[in-house]
Amino acid sequence: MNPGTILHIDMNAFFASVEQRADPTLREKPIAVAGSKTRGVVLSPSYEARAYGVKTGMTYGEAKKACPHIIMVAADSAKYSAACEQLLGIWQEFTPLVELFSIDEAFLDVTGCEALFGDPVRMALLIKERIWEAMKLTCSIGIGPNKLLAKLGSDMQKPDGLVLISSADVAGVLEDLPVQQLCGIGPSLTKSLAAMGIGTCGELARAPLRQLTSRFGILGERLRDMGRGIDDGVVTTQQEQADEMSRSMGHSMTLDEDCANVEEIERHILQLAEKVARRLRRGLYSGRTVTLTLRYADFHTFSRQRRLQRAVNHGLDIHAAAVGILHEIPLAQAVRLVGVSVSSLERNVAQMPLFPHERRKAFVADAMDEINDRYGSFTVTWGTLAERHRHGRVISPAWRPVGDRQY
DNA sequence: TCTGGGGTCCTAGGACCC
DNA sequence: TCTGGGGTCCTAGGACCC
Repeated sequence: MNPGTILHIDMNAFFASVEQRADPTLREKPIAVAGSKTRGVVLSPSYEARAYGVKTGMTYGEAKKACPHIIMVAADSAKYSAACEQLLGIWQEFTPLVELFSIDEAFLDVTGCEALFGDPVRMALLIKERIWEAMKLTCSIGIGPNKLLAKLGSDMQKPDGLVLISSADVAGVLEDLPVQQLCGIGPSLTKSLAAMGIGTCGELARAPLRQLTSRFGILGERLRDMGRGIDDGVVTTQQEQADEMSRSMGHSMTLDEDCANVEEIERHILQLAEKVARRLRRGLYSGRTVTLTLRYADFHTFSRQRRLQRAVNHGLDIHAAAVGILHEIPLAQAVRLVGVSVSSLERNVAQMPLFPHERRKAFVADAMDEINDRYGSFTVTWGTLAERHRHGRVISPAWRPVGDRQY
């Protein structure tokens, strides 16, 4: 059987490039897209900023230190989603087999497309050209016989790269390649492998399987395959992904200031629970397990979960479970981050709840969803949250509707 | 002007049951 | 008359990706 041909497309400095495209005064300048909150990190530095050593994940302070005249731009996720949608459209001109790997990356299975667009390199050049014409954005493209190698290829040349790893090249490319260059081998695995005397993919490929499985369990075989450039993962389209059930849905937020006040934490939990609940309902999901995650001021992070009698998708139910968990935790420190997530998901069969009080709750939730969808998040919300707004302290600036709020 | 937010998968241990 | 053994469910945490 002939091997397939996979393209991995990685948009270069995506958020920053989208912002530079939208605002000409930012072009060719060192900018960094950052979360809008006071305590955040750099999400995407422009290439001009990278030249000064600014990297993703740096704090604002670190970025300023590396590049004093850097321009900080608040992240605007609507803008990036729109750009991502436009990109998807372009990619689908070439093949229907497109897998969005993240907001700025995709795998394309172009096996058998030669007749239409020429060989894979020619096709990659066409795609780059189309993206540049339509959006004035550059990308790096890796071409390989599978997703692992395509992804590796797109990482090898940035920005505006194009790297082909053909089946014949695989052993040569991997022989001296550090294992951490592979997608799926992070800092922890790198360290464990180094302790076994394995630093390169070549060494990983030659390691005895027995040694790998005794140390890593079922991951062992997968690791050896990775060292050999073997990956049988398939490209999964949007539709196929949509047909699959999500495993969990959650939201978390770092507070503007560390907080030791339990009642205040409860209000943050309510806000998060409402967000999660709306997404669950929108996807026709409900879930049986509620997890509360806390991060202390010293960054120690832990979670507690609770399995419920029945699956829920209403903010107040999720809030009640999460607050129940909170009350069982003796807070050892002020809290820096609060997270609420729901798992053990089920797909709801749309039906009217049996009991009147359940029906009322469903009705209220539907009405709130409808209004919030139309006028923006938290236009209508629960009294305890409205109280927060009246006192003027914004829980999270990101979710503030632009116009006047109506209660 | 210290360290974001959204996920998935895997493991290990305990409770519980037969 | 010391501590079988398998299976499932549940919880907590960690690794990894962007």
